[in-house]
Order: sequence, then structure tokens, then C-alpha cells
Amino acid sequence: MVDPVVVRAAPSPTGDPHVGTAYVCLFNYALRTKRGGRFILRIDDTDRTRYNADSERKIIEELAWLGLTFDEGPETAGADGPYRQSERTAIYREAVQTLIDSGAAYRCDCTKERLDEVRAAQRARKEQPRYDGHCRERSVAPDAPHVVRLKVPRDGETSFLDGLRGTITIANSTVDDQVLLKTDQHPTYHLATVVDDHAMGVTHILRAEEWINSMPKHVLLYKAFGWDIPQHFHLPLLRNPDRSKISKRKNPTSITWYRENGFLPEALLNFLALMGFSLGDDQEEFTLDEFVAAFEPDAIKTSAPVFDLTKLEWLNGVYIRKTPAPVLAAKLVAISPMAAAADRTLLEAIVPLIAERMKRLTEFEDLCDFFFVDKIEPRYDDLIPKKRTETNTAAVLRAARDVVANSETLTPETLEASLRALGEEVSWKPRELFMSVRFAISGKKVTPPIIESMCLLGKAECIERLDDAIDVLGDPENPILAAPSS
RNA sequence: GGCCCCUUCGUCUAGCGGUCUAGGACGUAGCCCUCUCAAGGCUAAGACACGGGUUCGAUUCCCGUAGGGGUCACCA
Repeated sequence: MVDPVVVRAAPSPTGDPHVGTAYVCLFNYALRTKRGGRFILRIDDTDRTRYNADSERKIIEELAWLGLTFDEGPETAGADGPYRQSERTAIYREAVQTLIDSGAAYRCDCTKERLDEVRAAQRARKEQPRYDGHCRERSVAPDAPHVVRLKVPRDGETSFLDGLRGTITIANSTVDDQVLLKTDQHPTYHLATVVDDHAMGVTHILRAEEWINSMPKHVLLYKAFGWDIPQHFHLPLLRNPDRSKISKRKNPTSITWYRENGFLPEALLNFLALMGFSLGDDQEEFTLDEFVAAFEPDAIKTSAPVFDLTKLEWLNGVYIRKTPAPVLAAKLVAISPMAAAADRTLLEAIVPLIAERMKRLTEFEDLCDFFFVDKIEPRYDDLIPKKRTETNTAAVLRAARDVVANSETLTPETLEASLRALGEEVSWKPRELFMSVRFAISGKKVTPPIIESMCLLGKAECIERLDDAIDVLGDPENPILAAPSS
């Protein structure tokens, strides 16, 4: 029996819920579910200028849509709250005081202007832009506006363990005296994350790779506080097709976008898992449970995967096909006004015809609109097969109309048999007959299987549409007898 | 640019020293099936970045080089 873990996700409520957040959450969720323990949602809202009031709610909603659930968070009471960092300022202030008292941090009242000048000068000298330590040995009064900075050793190096990469060592000379507490008295990420992870008993930190270079600051903080360092695993960043860090300019990044564009949560989750983990055995399709069972944190990939929307679409199609019709119908209703307005029984009957034709649920409307309109207006040219004439086509469609009219009830088997028999009779290839009928019934070239579609549409509606098509071809009052084309 | 991370088909990957004339998936092309489109089946093209080591033997281990990425904020 392995020890339970405490993991967390710490999204920042500054915008739309990000797929990167879902990606990181998935791996945290997997570890917590595999090992037992707790998964905490902590809202990192320490940047009050970028704060977006809707964002937190959206993040929680979209993660819930994906099926990634938390044991503790702003909306799930637990023993480690509050779960918004903006509500924990007293904790950080106290922590900062400890650091100042021990000499690990210091107050700084340098103005933005001075900082800019210093950095500009450093850049001009081709040096690393960084804080020059101006306030390191000064004593800045606590009652005047100031920030608190971490006093990073000038030399030496800091090593830490990454669960995926082993020991990483970074020279302290490349680490800046990071601001820990901002002028507005809110902490920066670095302080808040270390303080909270410790306070909440976090044992494993699975987060994005972009934090690796910040690790020395965090290690220094853990040491200054005298705290144990949780195990860290830095996940590779999801990438745009050009291999840069995934961004909304180059790739959809909002989870909301994926939901609204007809992606299934199971498919997105499966795909994200594939981006960072391999089940081996060439197994690419798996459930969340199967992923969790196979998951081992130290087997997470280190190389950065390109987020390939095309492959996601394929996988989404796989999931659509394996979703039971009633469930798929419900999902369509949730996303498509046309599906929502449709008769539910009819919708559920249509679903099996289109399930294998959709990569996204949003394709439903294009595929099925002809079921829900009153009148089809087939184009003259579409109705007449190549090498057939107007009069001949009108006659054949009239015969098809009669086939329908003479049927007791429309069933796929009998309708197909009679239409094929008709085709034979008039020497039309099945392909020609069905295409002409398809245009008459749907007005379009690509549809679900037309026989089944006609059965769902109903006898009366089919007769009406065939009559309309015959009208398009010529004078209905002047019937033309069926005649062989050659 | 400094530092850090990464490096197998276009993309996602399997491979953990001999099983590799390198396997699978997406995509692409062709064929089959077929009432359209799909789905499905079959086939094809397509990769170990490069150079040194280590070793009887490197895709696999080590070191360089190159390439890609990240990071250098009172943003996370």
C-alpha cells in the first residue's frame, strides 16, 4: 500500500479556462486517484490587475465538464481553506515577517523608474537584467510603500530534484532577488505557492515546465522556512504546430471552445493524456479509469508534444461512434439549437445514421438540416444524372414517388428493394437513382443513408418532396411515361 | 544573449545494448466495400539530428555540436 498524496492545481483566474490547466489537472487527478489522498483546487488570484471575475467560475465549470473533480476548493469545503489566495493575505504577511526577521528577505522601496533605469543600463552593458541589490543592506521603514524581496545568495548554486529529469542545478548568480510581497500587499506566485503548498500539506507538485527556472527561489524559500520540499514533476508544455508554447493565437486554448465546438470531454481527456503519457502496447484509446490505473508519475514524458487538432478530431470521432444513441442525442441537444428543437424520438433515430459521420457534434446541423425544414429546393441540374434527360428523370422520380406512395409503411428493407427493382426496370444504376432521389429528398449531395433517412422522414413528407422535385423538372400536368434512356 | 529543459516518420509515440531490413496511431496516397459522405478493411510512402566516445555490438549509455523550447516582471 502506497502512501496517499496531496496534490493541487492552482489556476489563475485571468481569462478563459485553458487546456494547459486541464492537462496539468489531469495528471494531478490521476496521481491522487491512483494513490488516494486529496486533490485541492486553489485559486491563484494574487494578481489583482489581471483578475477576471467570471474566470474562476468558468474554470471550475469546465473542469467539472471534463470530469476532473476536486476534494477541496472554493466550492468544496475542506480543512485547508480558504482556497483563494486573495483571502489568505494575513498568512503571507506573517510568513514574510518571518523571512525578514531571519534575514532571508528584505524590504525594498526602489521605484519602478529606478528599476527600469538599472535594467536598461545592464542591458546596455550586455549584462543580465536583474535587481542590483540596492536595498539589500538598507533598512526600509515598514510603514512606507515597499515590496519585500528574497535575498538570494550571490554565489553558490542551488540543486533540486525533478521527478522526471533527476537533479537540476542552477547557479545562484542567475537568480534574481525575487519580489515576494508586492506593494499592494499581495504575494507573488513564488511566495504564495510555497507557503500554501506547505500549509496545505501538498506532497507532490505536478506543474508546467516553465516553472523549472523558478525552482531555486522556491527551494531557497523552503529552506528559509525550514520546511520539507514536496516532490516536483515538471510537465512538458503543450505546443503550437510551430513548437512554441501553446497560445490562443495559433491554436484554440479555451476548454470552452472545445466544448462549444462539439468535442466530447472523454475524447479531450484521452487526448491530453496521450500528450504526456504512454500506456505502451500501442494503446491509444482508453478511459479515464484505465489511464489512472496505468499512470505512474515518473513515467510522464519529458519531450514537448505538439497539440494536433486533427488527431484530436479523429479521436473525438471514435468517442462519438462509441457513445450510445440516447446519450449522443442528449449531447447534441446541449450544443445544437436544431437538435434541441427536434422531436426527441426522431433525433434518437437519426443519431445512429450520423454518428459515424461526425468528428465534432457541431457537424450535426449541416448533416441533418434537411430533416427539419419544410421545403427542399433541389437544383434542376442536381436532379438529373449525367447522361440522363429531364423527361427521363422526371419519369423515374415519378415512378419512385409511386413506389413510396404504394408502400404500406416505409421500412428500409422494402423501400430499398422496391427502389432497386425500379432502377432495374428503367435501366438506371442504383447510384444514379439514389443520387437523384437524394437530391429530391435532401437537396444536397452528401447525406446520411438516404433510404433510412426517407423512412424517418415519413411517407407523406417523401411524396411531397418527390413531387416538388418533379415540379422542378417540368410540368406536372403533363406526365411523361417512363422510357429507357438509350 | 546568459541559464535551464528537450531531441525516433509531417504529428503523437513504442523501443529501456543484440528481438530493428525500427512497431503502432493520426494525417497523406492507392485499392476494396459502397446509394453520397463517412465508417471499416488492405496496401504504400515516411524517422533513430550530427560528430565523437564506451562496448564484441548502439535507436538504446556518456560527452560534444546543432536544432527546438522555456526563462530571465511588483504575470502567473
